[in-house]
This record gives sequence, C-alpha cells and structure tokens, in this order.
Amino acid sequence: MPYRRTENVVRRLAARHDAIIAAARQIASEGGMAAVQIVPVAARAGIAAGTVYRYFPAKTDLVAALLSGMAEREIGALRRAAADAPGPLSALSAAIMTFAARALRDRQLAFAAIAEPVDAELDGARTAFRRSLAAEFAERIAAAVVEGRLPEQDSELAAAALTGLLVEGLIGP
Amino acid sequence: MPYRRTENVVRRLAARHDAIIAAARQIASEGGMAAVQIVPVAARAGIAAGTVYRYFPAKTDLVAALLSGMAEREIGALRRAAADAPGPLSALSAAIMTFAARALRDRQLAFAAIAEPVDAELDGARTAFRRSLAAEFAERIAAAVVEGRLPEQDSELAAAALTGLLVEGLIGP
DNA sequence: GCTATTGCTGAATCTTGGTTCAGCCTTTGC
DNA sequence: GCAAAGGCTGAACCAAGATTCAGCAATAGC
Repeated sequence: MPYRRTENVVRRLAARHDAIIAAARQIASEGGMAAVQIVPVAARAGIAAGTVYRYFPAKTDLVAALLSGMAEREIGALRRAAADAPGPLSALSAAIMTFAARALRDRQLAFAAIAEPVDAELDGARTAFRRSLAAEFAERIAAAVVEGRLPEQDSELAAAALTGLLVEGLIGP
Repeated sequence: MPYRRTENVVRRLAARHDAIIAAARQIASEGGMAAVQIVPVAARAGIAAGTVYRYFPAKTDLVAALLSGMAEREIGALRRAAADAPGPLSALSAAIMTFAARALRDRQLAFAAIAEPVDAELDGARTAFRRSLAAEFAERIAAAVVEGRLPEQDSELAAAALTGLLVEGLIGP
C-alpha cells in the first residue's frame, strides 16, 4: 500500500490547518464576522475553497476553532496577569486591565469575537467565550469578597455586569 | 378618473401598515430578529408576502420602523418616569429601573431590539436605539453631576458603561 | 352597472454564500 | 519509473430568503 502519511505530510497538514484559522482571524479583524466567508478565507490562505472542507467539516467548526483559540489565548493572558498580582483586588484589576488593553489593540477583532452577530450555531461558540471571560472575573471578585476586600455580592452577576460594561465601553463605540 | 383614495381607504392602509409592524414585533418577541422574515410576518399579518412591499420598500425599512417605534415608546416611558422624580439622582434611578423593568417583561424582544445580530443595514437602526438610550442616561448623569449629587465624571462614558451593564446583566443570561 | 384605478396575491426569480465532487496532481513505497 | 493512496481544485449544486410581477379582485365615481 504505497503512500502513508509521513511525518512531513502531517506537519504540512497541521500548518495548513493553522493557516486557515489565521486567515479567518485576519479577515475577521478587517471586516468583522460577516466577512468570514469560505471563499475569501481560502483565498487568503492560498488554497481552494473546497480544500477548507478537508480541514473543517463546516464553516461553523472553523469559526468555533477560531473563537476557542482566541478565548484560550485571551484567558491565558488574563490569568497570567492576575497571577502576578500581590492581592485579590489587584488580581481583579490586572485581569480587567489586561482584557481592556488587548481588546483595544484590535477593536474590530475583539468586537467580532465577543459581541458581533452570528447565527444560532456560531452563537454557541461566541457565548462560550463570553462565559469564560465572565467566569474569570467572577472568580477574582469572589476571591476579593472572601478576603473582605470587596463588599458581599453576587459575584456572577457582578462579573456579567463588568463584562457588559467593558464591552460597551471599550469596543462598542 | 374614477377611484381616488377615500378617507376609508387611507385609514385601512394605515391600519395595515401598523399591523405589519405589530406582526413583526410579535415574531421578534417569539423567535428573535432572525425569525423576522417577510413570509412569516405577512402570514401573521394576514396578507400575502408581496403586499408587504406595498408598505415598505425593503425588509430593512420594516425592521427600521419596528425598531424606531420601539425606541420611541421606550424612551418616552423612561422620560416620563424620570420627569416624576424629585431630584436628579432619583431621576437617573427611575430611568434605570424603568428600562430594566420593561426589558425584563419581554427579554427576547428587548434582546432582539438592543443586542441581537443583524446585518450592516439593519445595524444602523439598532445602534440608533442603543445610542438614544445611552444619551438619556448620559443626560441624567450629567444633571446629577452638575448638582453635585455624583462625582465629576465623563457622563457619556458612564452612560455607555451603564447601558452595557444593563444589557449584559438583564438580557444576556 | 360600468370602467378606470389601485390594491392584493403568491409563485417564480434572483442573490448570496455554504457545500459537494469528478478529475487532476502529488507523494509514498518499491 | 510506476502504481496506489491521498490531497487539491474550482465550477456546479443547493438552500434560504428577499424581491418581483403578471393576473385577479376590490373600490371610487359616475
């Protein structure tokens, strides 16, 4: 049986997988989620439209991969910043500032990832991003409350409000 | 030249115009903006799809009419509530509570009108709603600041944050 | 009742964009 | 160099939903 995936091929496939996501991210950054369409993404990645479907079963999966990758990176950055803080209140502050700073660096992309319209399917992935962001904030708020650095409160609700505030204040206008 | 629009006809046309918007609102309330499609709206209004185009040049215009009508009513309610308040701080509070109470009464509709995904064209109308809402809040905040009931602050920014907070806190989850 | 004018209908058409797949190209193993 | 096994291409296909329009119905004015 001649032909079996060699190390090289595997690497090339993985690279292309990432290249497609990168192309999608670029396009989202330039024109928002609505601009993330199969043909333009494929063109940006230097491949044919059909080839995208060798890497992702449907557009939904591509967008989900894009969003979950971004979420992972953002949440990671936010956690690292919080971990370096001396106390619970400064950890919360660091988390907020990190999120804000990174969002401002590319508003369009941040808006696309967090707030922009998508259909039902894609919406799940976006909501997940938003949720994990809120969960991070909630955790820091709860920690600060436990240590008596913040008044008693519903940390989940406060985190949701904080998220909304950041999105509206930083990204919307 | 037999046939000229008589009083009766004019009234019937106006009623149908409103009926179409009402149908659209019902459907938005049940299934979100994505469910607002010409055929279902026409069916709900008891007319044929093509007839919708005798009242609105395009779907965009129908949605815009729906949103601007809602905005007008909501802003009106909010203003009346604020007007009855004794001071600037309680006016702000009344505005917030009114918005919150009305939004909670029909979350789906509120979400559809304020936060849900739409394409570029429609987005303008939705943004206008959001803007006028924020403008109302900004006005009350500024008034409270002037009277020394709130610390000096950027009332526009504070209003944007407040809007985001309310949307995320009340409607999102 | 008759006719000009306007309103209504809804199936056909158009548009947009995701998805498929038959045919060609490349790589592997020998 | 050759055959087998994948990978790639991109035009064709499909689906969803907005929009059109030829034909029918209703109304005004007489």
